[in-house]
Amino acid sequence: MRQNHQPYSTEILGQLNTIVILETIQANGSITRPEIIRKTGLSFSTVLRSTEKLIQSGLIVESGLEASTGGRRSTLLKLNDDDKVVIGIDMGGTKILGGLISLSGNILTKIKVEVDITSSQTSLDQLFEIIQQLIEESKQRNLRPIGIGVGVPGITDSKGGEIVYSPSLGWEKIYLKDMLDERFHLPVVVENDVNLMALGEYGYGVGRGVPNLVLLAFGTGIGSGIIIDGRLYRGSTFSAGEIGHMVPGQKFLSGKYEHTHGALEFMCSGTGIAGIANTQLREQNPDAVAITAKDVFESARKGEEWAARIVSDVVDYITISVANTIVLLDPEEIIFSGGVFESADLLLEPIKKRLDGLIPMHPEIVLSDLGPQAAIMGAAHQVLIEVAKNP
Amino acid sequence: MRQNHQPYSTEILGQLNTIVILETIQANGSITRPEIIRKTGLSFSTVLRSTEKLIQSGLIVESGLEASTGGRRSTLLKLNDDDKVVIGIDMGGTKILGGLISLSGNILTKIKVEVDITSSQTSLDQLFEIIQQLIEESKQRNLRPIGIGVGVPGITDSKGGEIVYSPSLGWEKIYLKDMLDERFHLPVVVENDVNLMALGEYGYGVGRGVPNLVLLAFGTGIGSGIIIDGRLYRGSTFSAGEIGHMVPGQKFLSGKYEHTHGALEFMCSGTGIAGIANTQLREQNPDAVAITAKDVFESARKGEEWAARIVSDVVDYITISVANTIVLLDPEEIIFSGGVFESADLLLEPIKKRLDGLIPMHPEIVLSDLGPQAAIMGAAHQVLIEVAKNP
DNA sequence: TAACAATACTTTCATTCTGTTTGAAACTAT
DNA sequence: ATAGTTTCAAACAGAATGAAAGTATTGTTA
Repeated sequence: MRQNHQPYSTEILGQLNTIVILETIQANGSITRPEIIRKTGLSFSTVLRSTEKLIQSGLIVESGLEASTGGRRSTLLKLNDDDKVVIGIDMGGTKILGGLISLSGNILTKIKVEVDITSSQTSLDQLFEIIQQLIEESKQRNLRPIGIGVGVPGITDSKGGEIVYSPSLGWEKIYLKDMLDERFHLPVVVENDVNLMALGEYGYGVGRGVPNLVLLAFGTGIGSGIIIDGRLYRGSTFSAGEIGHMVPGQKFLSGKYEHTHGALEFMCSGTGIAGIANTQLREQNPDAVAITAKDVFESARKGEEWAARIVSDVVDYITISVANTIVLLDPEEIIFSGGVFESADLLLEPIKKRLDGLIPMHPEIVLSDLGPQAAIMGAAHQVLIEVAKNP
Repeated sequence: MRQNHQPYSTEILGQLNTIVILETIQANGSITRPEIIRKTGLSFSTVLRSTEKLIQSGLIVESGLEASTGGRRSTLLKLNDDDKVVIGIDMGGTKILGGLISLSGNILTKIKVEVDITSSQTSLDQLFEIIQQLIEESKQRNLRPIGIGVGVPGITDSKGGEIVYSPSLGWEKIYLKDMLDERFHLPVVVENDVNLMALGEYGYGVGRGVPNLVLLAFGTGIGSGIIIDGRLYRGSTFSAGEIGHMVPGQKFLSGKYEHTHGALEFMCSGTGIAGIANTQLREQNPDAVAITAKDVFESARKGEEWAARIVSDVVDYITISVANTIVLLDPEEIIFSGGVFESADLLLEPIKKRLDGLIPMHPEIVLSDLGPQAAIMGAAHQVLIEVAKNP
């Protein structure tokens, strides 16, 4: 028999309520204690004590007084934007994006480098190097990093801080949290990159304060991040939301996608779209120059028939994947993200139109707010939460 | 701004741990306190106090002593099967199934009647009548009902106890919990029927103690029940798991399924399968007698080509829906259920075969244990949990 | 301008959890 | 018979919540 639930103690009780309060402050930007009471249902004592702790640990600050509502004026609380930052890293398949992010979600510095995937060690060294740079940068600016958050494409055991398997980085069984802990002596969060994107939108973006949302990322690869009740849903083997492997029709059943990136990814990812286009073009002209997904969309905009057909198929398959996601999870909001949605002008409205009348649920369907920065901002959010647990 | 989370108090802290303990007892049938400690990670005093309360309220009983492991023999604890029962009702589209279920999941009495859907009042009256009968039956047997659980096909707000919309019963905005509370003065649980089936398998069936599972029900209609971390996942509008509306391919995009039962349901439900078969048969012979899904499977078993084709399609579409479910939710276990799976001999292995190599996750895929009784047993489970919260 | 009402904050206290410690009881092995 | 192990029971401290009473600040009104 497996263990079903975690045991609950007064300690984690306090942590949970602290998070509730912190997220309320984050979602509202600036808020008074009485308002927190009304929104959370907690008692004044609890709110007072919790905010006191958060102030003491420097995560939030008092910021002036609210106008009176008939009596004594209440003090406004907001996230500390003066001297605390999070170090957020997005390990992409091709690029590493690092940044210093203030607690309220402002990116203060960015560093971007090409990944060197010669070996797992080279990319790890790059990661360490970037973190070191960001720490120094924060020192120069008189900022104190409260923690490090790293997003990795692949399967991550965020509890154990292990990268289980990341094919694009060539990482396998890398105990990244331990490594970073030891080296930098800061709280560390390790998480799947798309999961972090979802958290970023939840904390600072278009999903701010929406407790049930799904972010669908169509980029070089395809993935999704699922937030249920304000927490990441990771599944039983940390593989939830791997929608690249969705099967969007009968004809995909004969394919063996287990060890590739999946049927949907084959049709709708950036690489997939380019691949389909190039195959078609080469059929007509064996010496055709290879094009990218972006080129396909550009041609479609110019009204070229072959490209419009491909885009129409892409719209179809994305619609199928969104519909299936909505039907299964019934989220409040769907967020589209990733490089493919840089061509949202050709995608969003057609998708919405195809969904119209197709399924009975009608969640908000929106575009990502944070774009390529979503992951490092998600890192900021998650580190903030993690630090708030033990201030 | 919406409220994100519930506030946590010591009271619900106790409730949560009590549930953890109760489910551990339920999942193991018969277990000692030290064993509970090992499985849950809770302290001895917590387990002791909690079990004391559960014993006092009569939900569990001590049942003899375990063999010694070197010292004092420990007492075995199990669910009270002697004098406590749950009244479980499954309001089907055509039949009502009611039963007295002992806390350990034995069905002591069953009542089955055809639903009278003349009006919403007639079926409600039938429900009241059956509950009344079961209460009297329990009196005769010297049993005490601890609560009433009702499963309804449709959208139910289980927190408010409201039937939001049940087309097959013609119910809309029925505050069933309040009605039953007032009439019978017992704790009441109102829940979607497929959700209850999932809970039944989780508590007493093939999913016993598996905290992350999905039950897929292919019957007259199609639905699914999602259990995450041992709790039902209901979605933001109580519509999670409505997989009848899954879109299993490009050709379904032109259909307007919003106000019907959905694209997948059109292909794979009992009614859907029969409909497809009858349409085909009538094309060949306009006077063909209408057949049922069961007939189709029977013909396929006899090797009739036309039926085998239909069944193969059904296998395809079920495979697609399962694959998409797995990919999105990454559960530990998938449970197939419903009338269509009475022909599991033609379905299960082919489905598994088609899944082989298709996706990278490999959850257990099994058949329902409890069959048509799953829902009322789920009712028993949920009522048990609900009562344990406030013994 | 002073009294009053309303609201926000502070402090104190009782309650309800958890987990630890200590000791008694029950059992096995030597 | 003795020693050691394990379970069970009770007492206690720690942490968190929420309620209540008191203080501070602000706006209103006579």
